[in-house]
Amino acid sequence: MNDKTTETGTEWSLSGFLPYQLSIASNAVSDLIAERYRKRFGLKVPEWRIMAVLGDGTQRACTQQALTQVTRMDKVAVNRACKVLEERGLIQRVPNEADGRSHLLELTEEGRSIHREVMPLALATERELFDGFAPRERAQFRDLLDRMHVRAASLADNS
Amino acid sequence: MNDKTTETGTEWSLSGFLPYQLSIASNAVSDLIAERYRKRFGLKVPEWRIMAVLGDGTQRACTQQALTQVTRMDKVAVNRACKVLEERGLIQRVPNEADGRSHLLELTEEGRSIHREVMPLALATERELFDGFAPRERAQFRDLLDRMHVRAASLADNS
DNA sequence: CGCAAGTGGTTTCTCATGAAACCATCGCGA
DNA sequence: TCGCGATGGTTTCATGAGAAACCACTTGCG
Repeated sequence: MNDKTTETGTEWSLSGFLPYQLSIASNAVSDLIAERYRKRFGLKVPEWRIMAVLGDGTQRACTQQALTQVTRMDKVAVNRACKVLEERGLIQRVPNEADGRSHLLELTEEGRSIHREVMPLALATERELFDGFAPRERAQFRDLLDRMHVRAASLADNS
Repeated sequence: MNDKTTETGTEWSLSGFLPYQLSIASNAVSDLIAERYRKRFGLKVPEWRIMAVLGDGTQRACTQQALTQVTRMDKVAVNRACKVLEERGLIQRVPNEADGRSHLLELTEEGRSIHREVMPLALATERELFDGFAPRERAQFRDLLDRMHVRAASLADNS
């Protein structure tokens, strides 16, 4: 907030260090999201993500395995989120005829009804966050983030 | 909303959701950093941050309290990091004459010697991450991150 | 068939993080 | 000087995430 540590050329400050800035921004945003979802729906982020994917037209019913791929969450995280959502009656597991080890997950009626509110909140939040950013900046921000992600991943591989 | 054909064009995907992109990028970067510091110095991120600040010319010796402000880390995190660093002999606590509750922390000789390697690694990593980014993009990225941080914080306040 | 290896899912364990409780000391006012 | 609230620091507790062990079922091969 008061980063008045005037960068005197030689001076190094943590607040000007990219990974730090990235982490600060990311935490601020995800705290905001988490708080909003918690307050309005009692949903945690992983749970919300599952809802979002399951409610998305393309993924009518899918296995946990599929969810881990789409959301890039750990399979344990996916499992836990699904368990909670099932207990709350927002999703249901139907037997998977093709493979007895897994179940197919889909939103219940109540789940769909919540989903109809969940998505607008997500979109509204995104819009609010981007308020004050020019359209070009928004696109550029996404682009930079993606490139940074790719870059970091590739550096992690060969080191 | 779930009319499969109409949705497919304007389809919503988690991977295009800003908070998600942000979190992915941030995690990728901090994982990279964490891994590098772990491998070369056996330092965790909070520990590394403390070292960075203490070794910085301006902050010869300071209290934990001062460190929490500069690093924006939790005071518990600061304390734990200091404890570890002290046990490893990288920093030492000298009595604070001005206030008997706290100690003044400073790098030991060994700590300074590590610090001389720590900082170059940080800077090199930052440079590598930014490889492929035009100078303008780098500045813009920082700017966008800061603005997003401020924006998210302000939304969190009044909601 | 029937066993071995692989895979989806679940549980358990470990560790990191932050909140809250706690202790010691300071500093101010009676 | 005494007492009491505030503050630096430490410890304890609760929560969350990931790793690894584990179980159930499937698949492929003898």
